[in-house]
Amino acid sequence: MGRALERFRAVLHDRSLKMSKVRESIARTALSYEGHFSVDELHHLLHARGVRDAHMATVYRAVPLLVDAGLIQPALASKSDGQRYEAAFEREHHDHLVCTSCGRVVEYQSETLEALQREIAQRYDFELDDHVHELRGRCKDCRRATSGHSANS
Amino acid sequence: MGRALERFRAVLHDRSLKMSKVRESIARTALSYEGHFSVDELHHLLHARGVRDAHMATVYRAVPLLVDAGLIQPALASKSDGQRYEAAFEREHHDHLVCTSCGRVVEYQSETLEALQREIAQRYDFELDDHVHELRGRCKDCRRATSGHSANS
DNA sequence: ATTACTGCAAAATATTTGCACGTTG
DNA sequence: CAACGTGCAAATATTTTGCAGTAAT
Repeated sequence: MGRALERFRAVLHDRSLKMSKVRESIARTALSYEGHFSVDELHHLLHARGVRDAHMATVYRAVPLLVDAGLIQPALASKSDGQRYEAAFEREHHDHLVCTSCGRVVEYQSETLEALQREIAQRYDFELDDHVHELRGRCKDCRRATSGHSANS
Repeated sequence: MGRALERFRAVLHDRSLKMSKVRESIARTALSYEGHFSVDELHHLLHARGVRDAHMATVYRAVPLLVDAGLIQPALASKSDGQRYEAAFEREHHDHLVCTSCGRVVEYQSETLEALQREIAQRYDFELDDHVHELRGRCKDCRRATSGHSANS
């Protein structure tokens, strides 16, 4: 956590931006958020933690900075509602498996997949920066619940 | 094209919905759209083709039907603006490589990747339905243009 | 001191919905 | 002719921005 805030501070400094109490609260809250959050949910949690003043607009303004500093990253591209994020600082890279029935999210890592992606990019003469990868299907429990939908959440 | 419209008609029929002139125009235009379009762009093309009455709201209402019928599919998840779609009827599956500098999109296919995805899903006991996969990087031309950004479009 | 940050309200975007009338099966 | 589709305008939802005052370097 300390190192993350240092990094955030450094990125801000490089751009002649300033650290502030509100920004620090936003950073701490985002870093400690369990799971995948929308801007609105992050704002809610801030509020719940007593940071009563951290206006939505301010959270919206902070999020891209947190992304640029590598403290958080976008996640769950296939969600149709707003963009979601997850803590990313000093966490290993992973992608997501999402159950289309109950919404459960499983994280996985595959070095084979990473290597294959690099290979594909190379084949087309691209220098790979980044990727979005999300597998969607039905988890064991939801399949067991015969045909339709399982208990939600 | 004929088969696609038949399929669309069948899907509508199954749900006690009706085919209409406007819906048919939307379907034809979407199917023949070259590349990746937003709902707004699809609406523009319709207008340009003389379908002066195919209100935005109507296009929005038609798009999910076209997706369900398999005539189009969502594409380019990493775009931050609105969702984009592409024609999908009787086209082979592919994923996208996007240049983060000039926006160029290259489509690729990889059976190895498909197989690996199935394997990963299986490892977590998911029945794979679908996936989102997008590689993001800089294309040869944009890298050549030394450091920064290349000519846009 | 200078320059950035914040809350607030208003604006911009993207998408959805209610309704009265027109069209399809 | 009964049920659905359409245009239109208004409503939502989400994210962005201008501004005047506050805080950070």
